[in-house]
Amino acid sequence: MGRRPLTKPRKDASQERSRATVDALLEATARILVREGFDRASTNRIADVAGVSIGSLYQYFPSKEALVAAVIERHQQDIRQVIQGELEKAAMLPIEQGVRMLVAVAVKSHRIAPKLHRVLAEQIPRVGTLEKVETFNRENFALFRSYLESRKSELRVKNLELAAFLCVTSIEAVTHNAVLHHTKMLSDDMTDALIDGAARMVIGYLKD
Amino acid sequence: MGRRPLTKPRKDASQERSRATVDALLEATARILVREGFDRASTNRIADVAGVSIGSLYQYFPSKEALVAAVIERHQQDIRQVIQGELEKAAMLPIEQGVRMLVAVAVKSHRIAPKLHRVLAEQIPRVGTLEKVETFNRENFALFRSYLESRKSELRVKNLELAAFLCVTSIEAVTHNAVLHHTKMLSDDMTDALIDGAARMVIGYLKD
DNA sequence: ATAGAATATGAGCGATAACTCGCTTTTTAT
DNA sequence: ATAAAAAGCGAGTTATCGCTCATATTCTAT
Repeated sequence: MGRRPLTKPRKDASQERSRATVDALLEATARILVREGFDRASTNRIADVAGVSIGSLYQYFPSKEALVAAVIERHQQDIRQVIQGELEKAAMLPIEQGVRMLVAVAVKSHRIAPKLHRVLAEQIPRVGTLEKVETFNRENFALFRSYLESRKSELRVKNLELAAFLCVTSIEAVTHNAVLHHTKMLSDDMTDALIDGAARMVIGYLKD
Repeated sequence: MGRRPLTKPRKDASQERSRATVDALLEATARILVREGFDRASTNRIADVAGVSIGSLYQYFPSKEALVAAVIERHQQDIRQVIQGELEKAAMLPIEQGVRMLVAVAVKSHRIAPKLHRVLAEQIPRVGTLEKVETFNRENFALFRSYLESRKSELRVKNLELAAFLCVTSIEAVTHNAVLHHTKMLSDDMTDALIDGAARMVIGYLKD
């Protein structure tokens, strides 16, 4: 009886064994996405690499999209964890040091899993899953905006909405491109120069 | 006799009729990409919308990839045409006015075919022939770098490579995001404020 | 007028992908 | 020990997609 939804919904893993299965699936998905790209990441292949049957995959994820979405969620969670702490410290500092710290954190967050980050940013979009990325960006935008609000007296700029847009967009793009497309260019002191440059640019715009 | 390559290579359209076919295919591809996205843009569907048989499609394009690449090429050519003229004018102006002009041109170029531009940027897999987008960015980077070189005496910054990277990446990201993700935000005077802000940010970094 | 070149056609092939379902094995609880 | 619930299995279904090829139609040049 009571066994209506077999592959349809996503069962919550209640036993130890099943939690391991879910984990293996997420891990395998990330690996294949990085090594072969989204198009070659078939569910059959993912199940295979995870050492799990295709049937089991659909016990926990109702669709390929849901599986990829879970991988994204997990990666974003990892990033949040790195950012969180330093963000609170930066919030209490004046613009000069605060912004510099935020740029440094942006670089750091892109270095957690660069290959995966790149695949998620470049190949996943296509459908509703894309919205997760935009939502994440909006979070950062809101955080930075309220930081500017709290430091309003130090600023030259009037339109904080516009200022936040310019700063967040620029910092994100610069760190993203530097880490993911110009890795060679990024020796340690080159990274320092990059952080310094980006920070100067943004600070100059906000203050002088 | 001499009839080896039938669908394999891409015949050059020599007659009027075939040129029209090629054009219809490019047009249909762009339309479907915009309206349905890359994944739903099957070659059969494209041929159908173009009012052409699937066989004809493969007379002129050896693969789906080649077809999409042609659409990208065409769009980039449209952009180049808009940029070209103003770029030469900007090259002769001092940083202050030159950069402002470049930002304005960046916005303008994103408005040629925003929907298509977005699909090309977000959904087209960046592998093989389709990495054309990155090549295009490199062109812009090189152009801006040589512009900085010619105005070196006006600049505070020393590392022109780094400076060019920061400026081009920021301007591109800001204009791209503003036009493609925040269309509502962009009334006419809001656009002016955006251009002014971005220009100030970059100029401030380069000079003061 | 006509031959041959250029262009157009579309049924169908082969490959691959997402996903299902009937069944077996393992775990938990009594 | 045992029954029921949870977890796992994988051959097979269904669907779509990129692409081919044998054939038909139209154009060009003589």
